[in-house]
Parts: sequence; structure tokens; C-alpha cells
Amino acid sequence: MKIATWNVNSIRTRKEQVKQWLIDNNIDVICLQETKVIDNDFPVDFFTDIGYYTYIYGQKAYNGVAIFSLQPLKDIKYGFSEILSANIVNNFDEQKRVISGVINNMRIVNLYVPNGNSLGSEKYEYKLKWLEILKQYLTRIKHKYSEELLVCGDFNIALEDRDIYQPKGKENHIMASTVERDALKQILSLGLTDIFRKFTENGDYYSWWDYRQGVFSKNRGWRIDHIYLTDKLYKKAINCYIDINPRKLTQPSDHAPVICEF
DNA sequence: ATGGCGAATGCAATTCGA
Repeated sequence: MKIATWNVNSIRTRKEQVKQWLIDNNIDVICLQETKVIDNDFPVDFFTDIGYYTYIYGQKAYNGVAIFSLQPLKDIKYGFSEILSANIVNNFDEQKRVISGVINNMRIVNLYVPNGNSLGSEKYEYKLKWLEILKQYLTRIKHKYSEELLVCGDFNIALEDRDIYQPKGKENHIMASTVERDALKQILSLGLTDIFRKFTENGDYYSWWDYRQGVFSKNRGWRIDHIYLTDKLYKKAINCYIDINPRKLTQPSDHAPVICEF
């Protein structure tokens, strides 16, 4: 069984590429981020035509997450609000960044973590608060349900120096700062482990490359798209890798998909 | 550090991403 995560940077622009990739790679479940479309305009037929059940949670122009699965998912939860009380969630479900569902006693949580712009900015404060709410969300899910957890998506955080092409001097850089890394580590302390690192210890493996300055051809990227697993799943996983081939196509997403195999 | 690229909105120029 293959479960993938991919920030597609607009599903309407990328629908052909995503469809072909799903077929070519025999993907059972895919978690998408930055679909950038309201639910009514989502090209669902495109994917139901090739056998996928589609679960979408989008908004106009920005953000948006979705899960496609060859088997139907159970117990879909949209946003934080179906898990956490309104006074905790506040207005943090206005941006559509969280969707979750269950397959084979595994709860999949698909996330699009805010980018944060730059340290000290309003968006940075939003990112840190959002991560606090995420920690409460995952804590609640872990205690409320018996399922194993797979938490994946675009985290907009490179956890370690080996996850960045040029880590030197990035202690206060967005996506690499000590504060962001500590926030993510706190969340992972709930019992989640980066499955990519079970199979690959070296650096130079990235999942995002800026569109500008031809940095992809020089492999100057960041590994910010992750799949985290609870212990039983971590032991069961037989592979995890990044497929950089879609990033080589004409008009690509700036992110490449990450795949975990069980 | 900047924002040169790309997408959405909406039809030109701006906002946002990372």
C-alpha cells in the first residue's frame, strides 16, 4: 500500500499531472495541499473517473487540502473544529488547512502548515499559534481514538540542518528557525517519527525548490514535506522516498510528492 | 537579503507563497 503527500500548488493547474502520476505510481491514498479552489469548482470527476474517492476541504484562491483514496475513508474530520472546542479553535478554521480520515485502522491527518512569511511578522505569529492548536488537536485525537496515526503534509519547516541545501546562518530564517523547529519537535514528542529518516540518513534530499533562479537543477532545496508515524506504523513501513520526477516536468508544482509504503 | 517565478483574481496589477 502506498500513501503519498503532495503540495500541488493549484489542483486545477496540476490535475493532468496529478492524475497521470497516481496512475503511473499505483498510489492508494494521496494527501494534497494548496488545492487553491472552492469545493464546487474542484475537478473531482477527473479523479473519480480513475477510481478514487475524493474528500475535499477548500476555499477561494489560497490553501485548501484534499485526500483521494482507492478505498473509501471513514470518519472524515474537516478542520480543527470537529475535534477541538470552539474557544480553542477560534478563527483558525477560516483557512482550510486540515483534513483527516481513517483507512485500515490508520488515521491519516493531512496538513498544510502556514508558511509564516518571516520571523516577527503577523503571519509568523499565526504559524506559531496554529502549531499550538495542532498540538492540542493531535493530543485529543491520540487520546480519543485507538487508531494508529499517519500525520503528513506540507509542514513549511525543515526539522534539521541536513534538510536544507545551505543551513548555515538560517537560525532566524523562516522554515528553519530554532523556534519553529522546537514547536514541531514538541508536536512530535506525542509519539510521531519521521519515516523518511528510517530509510535515508544523508542530506541532499529535498521536497521543495523555489521556482526562481533555476535552483532545482542545482538541487538547492528544502525538505519541508513530511510523513510522521506512530510506533506500530513506523515499524510496519517498508519504504519512504521523494519522487523528484514531477518537479522536472513543464509547469510543475514547486513541491515534489513524498511516498510511504507499507 | 531579495523576491528575479508562478498561481489566483479578474482582465492590470497586486497578493501570496516559501
